[in-house]
Amino acid sequence: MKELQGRVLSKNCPSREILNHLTSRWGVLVMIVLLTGTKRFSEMRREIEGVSERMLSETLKQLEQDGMLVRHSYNTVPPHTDYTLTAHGVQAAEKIQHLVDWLENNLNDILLQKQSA
Amino acid sequence: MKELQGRVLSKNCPSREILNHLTSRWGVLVMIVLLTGTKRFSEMRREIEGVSERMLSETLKQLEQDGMLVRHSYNTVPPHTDYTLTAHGVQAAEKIQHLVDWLENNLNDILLQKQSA
DNA sequence: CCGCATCCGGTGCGATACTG
DNA sequence: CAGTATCGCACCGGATGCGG
Repeated sequence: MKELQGRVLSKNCPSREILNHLTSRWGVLVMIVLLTGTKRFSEMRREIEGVSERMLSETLKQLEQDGMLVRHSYNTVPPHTDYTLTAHGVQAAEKIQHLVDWLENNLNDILLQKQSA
Repeated sequence: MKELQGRVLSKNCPSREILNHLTSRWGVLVMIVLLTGTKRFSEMRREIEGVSERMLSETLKQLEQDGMLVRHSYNTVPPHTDYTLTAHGVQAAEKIQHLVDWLENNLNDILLQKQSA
């Protein structure tokens, strides 16, 4: 039996792909924004500064396929679509939020050390 | 005073760049591999399946500049260079490891739900 | 031989314009 | 409002070179 510890290190393990989606440039930010509650497309686009429509759309699609969030589209005019984390999504997002919290709390320290490097 | 919660959401906050390095495709894997101890370049290249020399080199350089790891080069023939996490690096890597642990523990569940989607 | 710089071809990203 | 289509450019990855 292969050691299980390093599955994401294996090129072909499906965990690699899911991890890449979760930790992608915009995936990370989508997850922590959705951790604060259900959001609409344009709402997220405004909150996540710098994301293009294309990449937000693509990122949401990936995370939906991975079962991290659900898309709910109302048949109204004008259209209304919103996104909500699943149970799995909440758990993953919390882990990501911990990393972000740590980073923001230690940012000054880190930047100071960068300075002196 | 601007709400501090959303700093990584701001386009120009330096935390955004550091977060991108930490959560980059290869940055994540470099961090969790180094969490198991000091490693040589070629050692990491073998452990992280699929990484190119170029990207490993670049990723290590970024993380070094962010103060997450230190590079030690011995003037020997053949050359010998190794990489070790800093105190900050260990803390960040632990947060990343938590996410990876969660993912690997729930992978079957997640894949099953993907199936039925 | 190992660690890395350089060069080059393909992929993926972002800006813009457009549709239901 | 919530996306999709298109296109040009940047960046990634593989191959190669080379200094130590």
